[in-house]
Amino acid sequence: MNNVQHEDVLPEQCNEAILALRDTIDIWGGKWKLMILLYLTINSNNKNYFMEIGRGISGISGKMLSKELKDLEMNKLVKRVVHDTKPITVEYAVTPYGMSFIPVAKALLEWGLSHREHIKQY
Amino acid sequence: MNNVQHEDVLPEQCNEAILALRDTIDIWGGKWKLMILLYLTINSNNKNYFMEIGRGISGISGKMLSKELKDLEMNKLVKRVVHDTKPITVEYAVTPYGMSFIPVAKALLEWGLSHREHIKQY
DNA sequence: GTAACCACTTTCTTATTGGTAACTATATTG
DNA sequence: CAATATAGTTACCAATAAGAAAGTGGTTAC
Repeated sequence: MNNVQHEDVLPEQCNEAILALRDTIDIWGGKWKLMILLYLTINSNNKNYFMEIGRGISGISGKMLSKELKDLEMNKLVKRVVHDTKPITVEYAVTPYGMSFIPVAKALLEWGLSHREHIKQY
Repeated sequence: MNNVQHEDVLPEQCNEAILALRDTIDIWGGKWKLMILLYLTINSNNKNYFMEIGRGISGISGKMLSKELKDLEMNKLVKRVVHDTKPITVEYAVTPYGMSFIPVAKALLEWGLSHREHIKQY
């Protein structure tokens, strides 16, 4: 099979669904964005400074943290607040809009947890 | 900042959460798996043959469809049934276990839909 | 004045993903 | 016997994602 001709077999509703799914993937996809949301959410009682987040998320590089935070900020999911301290510190926090994704992230996480249980029993 | 030393700032529960999230991403990540789940779910009244799925999902190549279906089958999320017809046909269907992800996929989809509404109003 | 800390950015390189097109194998149709 | 259909596989290539390392610019501590 080479690239298949698409002849709108599916209802309009389905194309919309596909686009919506892709949007979500575009916004939250990649290796680190969900981890950052998780970290920021769990540590929301503390101030989340750039270096702190980097230390908290095992394996992430400065470049990726910077890039992913910028992407999230662009989509208004995270807000960036610069504090005029001695060496400046920059705080990141999940916006109310970003929080609208938390139940979805939780669902993903919980499916992962139950999957781990599932494969333990073969 | 170069690669940060990780000094378990987060509770054990959080590491588990991160692993679970990563599992889910590993299993359902990539460009096509969620689309395939969606397609198979919506069209579950019909028999889903290989070529049909290819025609139904706009833009997917035979190689990717084959690969993604194989991955999903390996994780017992989709089952593959060969029918001994004139030219053989192969039917794919979401397993009950695969169906356990449908509510999660729906949540992703619905967030995407509401996000489309959200950005329409700036 | 040099070392250290914060918050990045830049450059270079590697790894992963995904796409195109051709090919295999079997079977039917005209 | 050539064309078409099903269900893939294989080889090659381009694009993207991600990692490693070094550098920037400002401030402060010793």
